[in-house]
Amino acid sequence: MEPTAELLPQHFQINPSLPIYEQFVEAIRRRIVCGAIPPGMRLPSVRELAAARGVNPTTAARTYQELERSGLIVTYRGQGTFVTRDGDIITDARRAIAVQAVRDFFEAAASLGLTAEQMLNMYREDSHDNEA
Amino acid sequence: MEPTAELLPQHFQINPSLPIYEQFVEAIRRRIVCGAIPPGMRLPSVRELAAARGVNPTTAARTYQELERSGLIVTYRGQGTFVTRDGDIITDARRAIAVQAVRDFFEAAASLGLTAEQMLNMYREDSHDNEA
Amino acid sequence: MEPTAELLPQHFQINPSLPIYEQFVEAIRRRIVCGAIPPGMRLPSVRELAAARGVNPTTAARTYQELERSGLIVTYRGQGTFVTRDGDIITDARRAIAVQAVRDFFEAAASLGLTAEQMLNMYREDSHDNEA
Amino acid sequence: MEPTAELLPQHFQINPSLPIYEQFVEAIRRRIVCGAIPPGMRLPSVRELAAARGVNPTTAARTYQELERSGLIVTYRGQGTFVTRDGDIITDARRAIAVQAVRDFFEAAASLGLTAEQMLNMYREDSHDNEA
DNA sequence: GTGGTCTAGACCACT
DNA sequence: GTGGTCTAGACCACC
Repeated sequence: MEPTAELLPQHFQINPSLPIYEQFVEAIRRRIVCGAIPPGMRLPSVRELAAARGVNPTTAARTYQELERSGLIVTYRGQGTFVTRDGDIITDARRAIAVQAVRDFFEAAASLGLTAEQMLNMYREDSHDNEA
Repeated sequence: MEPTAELLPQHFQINPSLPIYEQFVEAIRRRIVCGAIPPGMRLPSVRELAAARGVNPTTAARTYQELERSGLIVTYRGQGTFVTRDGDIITDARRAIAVQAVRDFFEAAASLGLTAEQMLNMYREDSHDNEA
Repeated sequence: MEPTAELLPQHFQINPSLPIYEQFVEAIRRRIVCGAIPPGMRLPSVRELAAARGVNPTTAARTYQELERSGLIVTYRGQGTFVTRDGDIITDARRAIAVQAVRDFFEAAASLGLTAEQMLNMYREDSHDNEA
Repeated sequence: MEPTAELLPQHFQINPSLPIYEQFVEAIRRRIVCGAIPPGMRLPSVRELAAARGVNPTTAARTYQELERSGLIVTYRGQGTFVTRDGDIITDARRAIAVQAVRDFFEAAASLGLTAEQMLNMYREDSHDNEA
């Protein structure tokens, strides 16, 4: 049996007040698109993931279902689940996350009537205050 | 009866897949911290808000309760609800939103292994593609 | 017209989230039982109280009604409202407030499984922390 | 299903003139901070609490929501609600209740122009009278 | 008029 | 099973 990926960072903490499967999907998606889990790598089984993180197996299964829907992972029946080897899918996903993050940032600025520049200044002031 | 604030932007659309009261809270919070609804201004009554947006009065009431808990609005028994006159609370809320937005942005970049600069470039390319 | 009592301490602040008339009743009751407003003293009229504190006259009226029910004040039609001259009523009210306060304190201690002594220690530690 | 805590004292009586959910919150908070319900213990489900006390499930839910906001309990989606395992939160809550009780007591004494000692004497006299 | 609370019952997402 | 939300409609206290 081939080695499987370290799916989630070891320090990964579940926030019980949000859907667990969503937190898993989001974290794994980012691990894939940033290259931490390379194309073709085998993922742990649903049962392994569930046991490793102490969650219900159905929660782990749903995590993989969502990732499979987006095409980032592929399941070969009887063999296991693997990161897609289709580079375009990964690139597109990376771009989508980046674009959405920028869009959210600009939207927040606009709703406050601030420029991105002013937002960053507030952030720096705040960080500075908390250090001091 | 004193005039009341135009609470939400006219184009405001309810997203049925998220809690209504949370969407209201978030939108009103931003209207207050950006100054669109000034300190001391009276807000429409619970029943007015409910009627204007076609939701149940208890949903509107919950919206105001949440905002009151954060201190941005104050309820005067039997008279109505008003934006706080405490400028510090408003300033703090504005700062908190801005700081969180910047933090989210940086965190997204880090999780993708990108710099903020690279994120912005992806955004610009994407916008350019969609225009073309 | 005889002078009227300074009904409430000048620094008295209305908490809008509690019934105003209750806050007035409680504050005036204590002013009477501690002797700050002596027996027989004339109280300001309902309208004066309402104007002085910026509240609805019906709120001021209800304040007096409640105090009259307890016997601490008496209204002579056409002449005004006065603190009772019946010393027993005042003494009883003072005792009732004191007894209730002690009872509340002991009850709080019991519900925490603490002795009064331990409660006071926590209080002193806390005050000390906040000074330091 | 794991056992759940005996949430409220058996003799607990609802006072119909105060909000039910507030009475529940206050009583449960004290059960937690005095250790009667230990950290990590599962609480009865919203529906169980509602049935046991004859109130609407939404009233029970509101009780838990309030306690969760203060951090004393934590909700695990789909699994139930549990007392926090964060000892600091519990300790802080206990201290806050104790400090507030002492403060209320001193404030009552001050408003009557009495010392704490005199208050206690009045209480003892009163108890003695009622026994006799 | 105002907001606050409670009930009843439905629907939903998550585990 | 769990809690979360929404609706509908009632009642109440306060101003």
